[in-house]
Amino acid sequence: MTLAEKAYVSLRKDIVEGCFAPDSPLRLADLSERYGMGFSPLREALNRLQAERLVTAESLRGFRVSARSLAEFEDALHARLLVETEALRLSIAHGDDAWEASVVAALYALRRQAGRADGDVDELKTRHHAFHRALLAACRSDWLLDFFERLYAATERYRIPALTAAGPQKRDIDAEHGAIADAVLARDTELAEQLLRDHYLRTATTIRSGMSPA
Amino acid sequence: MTLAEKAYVSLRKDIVEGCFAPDSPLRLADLSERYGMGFSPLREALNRLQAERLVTAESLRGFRVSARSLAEFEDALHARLLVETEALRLSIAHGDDAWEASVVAALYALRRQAGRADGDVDELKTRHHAFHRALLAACRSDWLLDFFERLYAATERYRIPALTAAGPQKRDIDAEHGAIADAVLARDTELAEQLLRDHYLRTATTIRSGMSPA
DNA sequence: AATTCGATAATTTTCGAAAATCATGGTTGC
DNA sequence: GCAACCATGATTTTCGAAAATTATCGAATT
Repeated sequence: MTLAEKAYVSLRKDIVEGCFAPDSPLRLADLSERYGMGFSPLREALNRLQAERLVTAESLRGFRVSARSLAEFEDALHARLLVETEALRLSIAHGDDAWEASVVAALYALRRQAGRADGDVDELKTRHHAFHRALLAACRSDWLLDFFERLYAATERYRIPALTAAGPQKRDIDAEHGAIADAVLARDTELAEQLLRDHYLRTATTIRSGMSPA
Repeated sequence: MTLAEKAYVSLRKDIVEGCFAPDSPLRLADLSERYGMGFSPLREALNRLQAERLVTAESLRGFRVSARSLAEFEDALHARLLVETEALRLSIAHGDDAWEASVVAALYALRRQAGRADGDVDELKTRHHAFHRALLAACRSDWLLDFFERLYAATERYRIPALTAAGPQKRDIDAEHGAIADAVLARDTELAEQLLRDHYLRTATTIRSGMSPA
């Protein structure tokens, strides 16, 4: 793996996880020290992230972490529902036994991690992502999967602060995931789509309540 | 505008227009001579294009123009229908007088150019793109507009060879554009969506017939 | 004849410095 | 007092060369 790729992975992770404040400038000298590399690989990574809308660039004024706003979150959520319901529909239509098995496995792994008291939050997030990706993986559309990844990263930036703030978590998220998996395995397209939609809308409500309507 | 931005614009245009053969390697020495700049701005542009799926990269083996295949075209077309019908619906719902005017203007400009005998094909393509963007511009979703631009570029790579091959062009594309604009201005969402869908499906048929099913 | 090996060439990747541009703070003139 | 202006420092952008890796070609070997 080249330095530029490492820079891309590290920067992306740190931005999505909120290590840099939204809208804060990403100065090359700082990044160079933080990640222990020269300017070239960092600039390449920043250009890729710019194309993914995680960072913004202004000519001769460098890069910044993309700003967050309630409007952008609502937009990303709406796009996500559009893309993921379609991808889920296709996945249910095309998925074979191996796909079903991978969904079961991803759900199992997610529950296993969620059940641990000594929660490694990082691993939990990875498995949550993996479960949602497994649901769509059989859709046979590289474009829809690409959009899913983009939107997942974009919304993750909003979800994480809401999770750590973790108010009165009345929801049984585990049950929601289970119900989606059941509907998927039963090939009940309509139900699965409805459950997925509700799942996201509930998450959205949680996040909205924790955000100032900037 | 910085050199890296110029490199991005030039490279993107040349790739979309097919100046480089699909799957051909993009060697830095060649690009450096072609565009008259050093490696740094070129690599930055290539990284952005990689994030847009117009070029692929392999570690230590450089960049290539993305390969084309019938499967990828079908995928992009399907994603396009999903994204654009939704964006069109939203645009009709939210668009104001200024938006209507911009649609009329874009259609007028497109027809004006299409009517010229001394066709500047480049300008025609620009206006065609502008018309389709104008239809969606009022959707108030940056994400959907972003996806539209991505998918437009991806499918343009297939459309252009089909156009220059220009077999028996039985379609009256001008009439199709006019009908879409009429439906949009009449705020007839269902009809507009149907016409847009038909428009793309017809284009797809033309392209399919001109492509070997690789 | 086919294959492995090694040397050479070609190419990508990375760095460090130079060039270009932007931001800051103090100074001058009104 | 205050705005315009210029020097200075900070930052981005670009280049050219060095480092690292891959591809190529021919000779030696089986």
